[in-house]
Amino acid sequence: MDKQAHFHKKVANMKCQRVKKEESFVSALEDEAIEVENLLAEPKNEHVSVDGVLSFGGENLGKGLQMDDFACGFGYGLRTNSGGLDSNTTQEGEDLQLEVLDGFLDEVEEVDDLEATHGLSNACEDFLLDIEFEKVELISGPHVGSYVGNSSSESQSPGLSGSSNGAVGISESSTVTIPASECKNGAINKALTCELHGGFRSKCGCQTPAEDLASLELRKFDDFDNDDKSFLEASKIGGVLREKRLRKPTRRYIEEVSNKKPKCLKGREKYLAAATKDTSMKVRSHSELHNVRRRALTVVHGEKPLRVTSIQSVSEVRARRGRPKKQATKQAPILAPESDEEPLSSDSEDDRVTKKKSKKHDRRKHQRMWTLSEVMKLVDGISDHGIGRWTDIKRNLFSASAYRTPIDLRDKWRNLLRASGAQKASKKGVEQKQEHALRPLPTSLLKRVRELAKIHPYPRVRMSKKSSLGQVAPLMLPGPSKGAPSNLGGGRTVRRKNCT
DNA sequence: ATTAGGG
DNA sequence: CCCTAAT
Repeated sequence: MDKQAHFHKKVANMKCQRVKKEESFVSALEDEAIEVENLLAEPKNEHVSVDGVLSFGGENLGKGLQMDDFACGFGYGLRTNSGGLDSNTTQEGEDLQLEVLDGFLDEVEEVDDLEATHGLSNACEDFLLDIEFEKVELISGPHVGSYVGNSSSESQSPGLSGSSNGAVGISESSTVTIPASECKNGAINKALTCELHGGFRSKCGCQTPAEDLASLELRKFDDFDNDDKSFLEASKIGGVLREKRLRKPTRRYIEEVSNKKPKCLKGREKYLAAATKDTSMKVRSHSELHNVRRRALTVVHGEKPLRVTSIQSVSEVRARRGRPKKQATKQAPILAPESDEEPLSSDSEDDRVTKKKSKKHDRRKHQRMWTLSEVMKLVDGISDHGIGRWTDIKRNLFSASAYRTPIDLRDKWRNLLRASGAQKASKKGVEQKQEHALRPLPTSLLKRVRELAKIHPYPRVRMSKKSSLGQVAPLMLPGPSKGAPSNLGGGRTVRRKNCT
């Protein structure tokens, strides 16, 4: 039990810190999003701790799950707060802690971060789910509600207990309160929290998304035995994690972070991105998890109109990825962009998920699969506008889609050419791999691509391929002759622009 | 601001 | 996809 006391203390410290941070956080927001990095890094810690607490606190497994969702959302909020000040970590006053707690709760409500929180929650859902799942299993095995019961739910927060039970229906404020109180009361919970925090704390400095694992591990340990051993383990993990974290910052990432204008939004976005990444690694498989996630989303929605905004932003972020699109960014209907294409429209989220699932390793930042319709459109556009006019094509055909920058179009075209075997493939008898290509392109499409390819060779290697259909002009040299004779063997008429 | 080319 | 150089 000595340990418990110790943990308790730690918890208290944490709480104080948290509260304080919140205040500062607000100011920070006003000033600028400078803290973003911190936020990113910290949030998880908070989140984790909360999660753990919740799970423990939850008497019923089912409840635990629900709570998790909430925890996630609220956790983010906390984290956001924490971002503000890292410096003043320790405070001895437990009393203080209590007061702070209360104040904290109130503040939480006020905090405008709620929106952000929700958005974040959405992003991290997967992660939470995963954690949750494991946790549940663990809990079910050994002892579940024993300590939970003792962990006084009432504590200082008023009406929290009730809300806590009704996980789903709770408002964010209540949610926050609950975890806090429980955490404080429950010795075990506390211990866990402390451990987590301690571990994470050290790495707080840098922002890293790899904490999911850590959190999981930690929780596991906690469940099994809340002894020194667990503590040690936790610490260890924390250390490991920290190392991981350090190497994180990518150029783009930094860029985003450093971006000036939308503080909250920006942070949100970034956070989201990070969360997404993590998620990809995790992979949520169980239907249960899915359900939970769904529910969480729903809740968010119902809770406040504001949520919608956050969600939107999320979608937007995903859609437009890092790149700033002129029109899209401006005011384009965030959801609209995707809907432009039939296949895409059906599943905005789904699409994203699929993508993630398919490639666990975050290859590039993010990439969107090209749908058939998109490709067709692209080909049409090329036919209509000519090869070089990527921006025009983009405007005419892909204006609706926020992603797909002109260069993307060009790249895609390049890829298409390669795939169609127009380039140099024809030279050899080898048909290349278009056949067994991952995404079978419809023959018709391929044909068109080929045609176009003949017409205007993208890469400067135009000489080699004319052989197959090269009719009139062996080489399309720049000059007066070039304008008219675009129609090659294919009946299709393609009008190309003369480049002066 | 766009485009081409390479990674 | 992302980045850089050239226009």
